[in-house]
Parts: sequence; C-alpha cells; structure tokens
Amino acid sequence: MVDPAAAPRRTRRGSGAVTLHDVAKLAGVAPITASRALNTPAQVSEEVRRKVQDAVARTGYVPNLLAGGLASRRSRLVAAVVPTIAGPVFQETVQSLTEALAERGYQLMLGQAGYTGTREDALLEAIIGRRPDGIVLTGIMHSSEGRRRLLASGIPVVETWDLTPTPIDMLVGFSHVEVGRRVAEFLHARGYRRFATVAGDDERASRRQQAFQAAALGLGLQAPCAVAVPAPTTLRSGRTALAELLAGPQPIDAVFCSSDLLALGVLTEAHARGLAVPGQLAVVGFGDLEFAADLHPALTTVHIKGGAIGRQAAQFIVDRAEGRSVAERVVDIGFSIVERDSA
Amino acid sequence: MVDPAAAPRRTRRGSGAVTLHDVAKLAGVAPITASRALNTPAQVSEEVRRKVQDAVARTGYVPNLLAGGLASRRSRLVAAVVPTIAGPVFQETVQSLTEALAERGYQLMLGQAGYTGTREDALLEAIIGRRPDGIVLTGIMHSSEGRRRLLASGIPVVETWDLTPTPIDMLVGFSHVEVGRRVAEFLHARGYRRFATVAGDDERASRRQQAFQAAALGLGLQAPCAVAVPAPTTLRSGRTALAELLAGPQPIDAVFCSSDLLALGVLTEAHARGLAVPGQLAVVGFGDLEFAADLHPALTTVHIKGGAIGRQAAQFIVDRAEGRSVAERVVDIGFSIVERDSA
DNA sequence: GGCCAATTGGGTAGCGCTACCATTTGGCTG
DNA sequence: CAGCCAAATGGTAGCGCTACCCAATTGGCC
Repeated sequence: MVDPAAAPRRTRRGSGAVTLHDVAKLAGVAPITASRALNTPAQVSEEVRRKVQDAVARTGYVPNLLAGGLASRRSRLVAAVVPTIAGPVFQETVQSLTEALAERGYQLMLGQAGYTGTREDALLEAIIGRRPDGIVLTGIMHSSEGRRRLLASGIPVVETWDLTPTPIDMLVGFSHVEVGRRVAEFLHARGYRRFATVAGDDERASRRQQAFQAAALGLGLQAPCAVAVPAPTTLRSGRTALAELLAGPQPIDAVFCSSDLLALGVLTEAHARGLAVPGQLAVVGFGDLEFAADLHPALTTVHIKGGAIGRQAAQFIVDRAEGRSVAERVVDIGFSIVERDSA
Repeated sequence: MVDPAAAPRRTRRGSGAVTLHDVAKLAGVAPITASRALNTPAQVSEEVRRKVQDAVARTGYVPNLLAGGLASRRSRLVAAVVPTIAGPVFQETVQSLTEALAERGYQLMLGQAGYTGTREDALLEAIIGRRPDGIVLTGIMHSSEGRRRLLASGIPVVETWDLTPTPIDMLVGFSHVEVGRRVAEFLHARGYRRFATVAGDDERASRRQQAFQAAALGLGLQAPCAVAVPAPTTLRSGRTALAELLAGPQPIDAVFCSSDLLALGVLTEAHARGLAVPGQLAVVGFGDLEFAADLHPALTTVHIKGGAIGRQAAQFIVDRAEGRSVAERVVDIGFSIVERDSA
C-alpha cells in the first residue's frame, strides 16, 4: 500500500516539546519501557528506572497528561462546581478537596455555576468534555436535564452539602431541615421566644428557614418574622435586614441568620444602634467561619465540617477512579450548634 | 506486512461514549466535516451544519476536549495558581478571571501553592503536564527553578498582584511599595503621628509594611511598631496584634493592617476594650473587601481592582492563545485609598 | 537436560480529535 | 468551451501516550 520510494509527506510538526520517545531514546530503552519506569516503576528493573529518571532530569521532560488521559481514559482531573467562588461557605470544602486530591495525584478544576443556574448547561458541557474522573457538586443537582446528562456521561458524581433520598450517584452532606429545627429548639431552650430569620434566597437556606419556622410553630411560638436577602449574602444585607426587623410590628429577641456573614451584619447593626447582644437580642449564624469565634460577642453558630465533606468526596471519587466500588454511597456528615456568647 | 486473513486482533474497546465518528455517520458526512460543522461552522454549508447539529442533539454527543487538545495543541484550559483559595484577597480576581475566560470558551483550573511554596514544584508539574493555554500566577514567581520551568514550557504566563522589572512574560499588578508610602502620607496628612503596623508574613505584605515604615521615617516620625502575624491573616490575629501593640511601650494612634480581615480584628478588639475608632485609634486596612464599607465604623482601606486584574489577565492569555501578539506586556493597574470613617 | 513459570522488555494499535493536503464541484472569465 | 478559481468536502496521518499481547530471558524444579 505504502510506496517506500514516495517522497515523504511533510509530516505534522511536533510541538518541539520533549516527549516520552525522546526520553526513551536517551535512556536507551523502548518508549513503552520508559512509560512503565515512570508510571509503574515496580515493573521494571532498578537499572532501567535509574536510566529513565536520569534522562527525565536531563531533558526536563514533563509528561503530556492530555495524551496520557486520552490513552488511558484516566484524566486524573476532578471537577468541582460551586455556586460562586466568592462565597466563603464552601471554601473549606474546596480547599480540603483540593488537598486530598492533590495528595493522590489528582487535580481540581473549578467551575462556577452561579446561584441562578443559567450557565449550568454550558458548564456541564465544558466539564464533561474534559472527561474528568469525577465531578463534585456543592448542593444537589436539581435540573432533570442536568441529572440526565451527568448520568449519561458515566462519570462518578458526588453531591455535597445537602441530603436527598434520590442522589444521582454519591452524596456527602447533612440535613438542612434538621438544622432549622435544632436551632429553633436551641433558642427556645435558652428562653428566647420571639424569633426572626434572615435568610439568603438560595434553596438550601430557605429550607433551613422553613424548618426553623415550622419548629417555632410546633413549640407554640408565633410565626417568626422572616427577611429574605439576595444570595450571596453579605454583611450589608445583614445590617439592613436587622434594621427592617426592628422597624417591623413584632418585637423580636432572637435572629437566626442563614450565614455567618449575615450574622456579622446583624451584630454590626446592633452595635451601631447600641443594642446589647445577647442581652436584648440573640444572634445565631450558620457556617462557623473562621472569624466567628473571635467576634465580639463571639458568635453562636452552626458548625459544618466542611473539610470533612471535601475529604470524603475526594475519597469517594478516588475510590471509584481506581476501580474500588463504593459500598455506602450516602454519608450524613451531621452538624453541631456551637454555643458561644451571642445567643 | 499485514496478513489480511489473520484473525482480527482484539481491538482496544472504546469507552462506549459517543464520538465524532458516530455523529458524522448519523449525519451522513465525513468525520472531518462534522468537526468543521462544530468548530468552524462558517466553512460548511448550511445544510451540513443543520444535519450535524441534529445528529449531535440526537446522540447527546459531548466533544472530547482531551483528544481535541492533543490534536490541536489548544487545550482551552487556563491554570491559575493562588497561595490558598481560602483567602478572600484574590477571590475577586479569580472570579472575574473565571468569568472572562468562560465567556471566551476557556476553563479555569485552580491550583493552591500554599504560602510556603513547598508544593510549588509538584504543582507546576501537574499544571504544565496538562498543557494549558496560559498560566496565571497570583504574585510573582520567585524561585528561579520555577521561572526556568515556566519559561521552558513555552506557555504564556501572567504574573499578577505585583510589579517587577523582570516579569517572566506578562504582568498585571501594582506597586506594593507605593501602597505603603501613600498610606503613610495619608495618615500623616490626617494628623496621626504614632504609627504601627500589623502585617501578615508574606512577601508582598512585608514589602508594603517596609515601605510604610520607610515613609514614616522620611516624614520625621519615629519608627512604627510592627507586629508580624502568620499568613493567611485572620480576624483573631488582628485582635491579638492590637492587644500586643497596646501592651507595648510606645503609645500609638494609627494602625496600618495588611488585610481588611486583620483590620476587622483590630476594630473588634478596640470595640471590646472600649477604644474609640477613629477618635483614639485610626485603622487602615488593605483589600477593600466587600464588607469593609459596612463595618462600624466603615473601614478606610486600600482598594485594588481585583476584578480588573482578572479580566486583564484573561485578555492577555486569550490574545496569546489566539495568536495575537501582546504589545504592552506590563500593566500597572494602580490602587486607591478609600477614605471612610476608621481613619 | 527439559519444562514451566516468572520476570522484563518490546511491538502494535489505537484513544478521539484536528492539521494538512487533495479532490470535487460549481461558477465565472475571456 | 477551455481554463481557472473559490468553496465545500474528504482522506490521511498523526498529536503523545498507554492497553494489550507477545518475545526473550532467567531461574527453579523434576
């Protein structure tokens, strides 16, 4: 078929970068052997290993993971989807996820979905197109179109920071309903009776807020005043929300905020107005951000083990990627109410 | 060479995923034509375009960007290196970078270097191995080994949040020395005379602090007391730092903090001690985080256009990736002092 | 000595896509 | 109507790597 005498067709120029072939040639072994020396060193002799490593050092070879991923169907890439990278809530999770994955040789790719979910489709396309070894979602995937695509892609998926009876694949989170209920009980036990809430208008915060409200009613209290603020929440919206509550008809003695940042805003506004916390107003946050313990007064809040969520998610994905099957696909990581000075 | 009668060698099984070939077959065109219909639609006829898009929709085809990247040497992936994703300082930059890139069809991959730089090497390897179309560094690359590797990789690099006469490639940032000097002048102009600093022990913060110190001396003031706190900075370290300053021998009337979070800590401690701000103590932060304007008192701080940095970095990289040469490789984005109530 | 298994290294053929060139088609010029 | 050009489509050959199979060598055992 091929005429050896034909003028050699001008070949596609390589990038000029060092390839495994160059390394192999320099080391005096076959390319595949060089590959083994780097990826499964146990399979080659001591001498080959040394020669190859030497050649790598001398050439400055950096393996092309695109090519490797294409050939092996293992990209060693994990995608995480967060509503926004600016929110401090998921930071600990993302950080521990990054670290846990890096330790095992995986890299994290971060995508922002936005709270609205409009870009979600394009984002999924971009993510699936890179054939990551796993996808971590903060929150659960609600759009059925999105669920379908993820399922169809065959990529392991971990949903986090929530609990649902119908996860796409794997899940590590906690119950927001339970959080709302427990905070209401906590405040009630402390003797507060006139509840209010300040909640960002994202789905999970609303669920906490509603459960809080339901529990308050169940405890025989009047319905808490509820102020909704746009997500992502800010210190400013906390301040204005408290102003709004104080201007309202119902007197209040306790506020449950859907984030620590909102709680800081409420604290700030209270301070600016000379309102004593917790004397005249109790404040409970959510998230237990790093600064919460050091505020004045120290913030009582709901602690979520964000780091544990990230580590568990990494474990799930790596297990799957390396062919171990995951027996228990749903982990409820729980939460705790940290009692400090503000309530 | 090849014996056509030989039993067909068992072929490597495909992933089962839909490929461009499947789409092409369904559309009744050659694979390469299908590729063009998707990537350079202007090159094919209306009819082919429609048939291919139809086939894509029916099969749920998602292009394999690994394969595409390998073949075209364009990964449409950009890597960003941050000290830690937990720090709020670079968030705006990373966010706008993500968005600006996403708009143009690029995806961001995030890597954490840590403030210490120990993992830097492994991180660079992981990044370069994926052949991104660009690398954005927050801060400048100091290790000469790192500089060498980046240079050798031939990948466009943007250093940010700093200024240096010797950038690796492109740069968008501002002068930390100038910041320190201008803040000192600002406080002096406001009538403060007894300066102190609280600075995280990272390189850029130290540079600001030293310039501040030098300027104070230049203005005929005594050397400011300097408290160093570990990076990343926290509210807590701000509180303890102020406690330390107040316990020291020198009376102080103004504190320049290396981050808004530290400033919030100083504010909190001052509040806890009943110290009036700015009456008894002026406080200046750095970063102008979102909450700064809404603190009580509103925080006077240094504003950096983090979003602009991210967008410019994206522009740099996309220009390079698409073959446009970048004329002006260094952009000084500047900064401004936002005068509010705390100083 | 002969047989078998274990160890080590190599060859071949893709992974799914696009660059590069070749070919076909249709319209236009002179 | 030959000749030419541009537009549209196709074919081929990789991009750099690894899965899969096989060959060669070695060593142990009967």
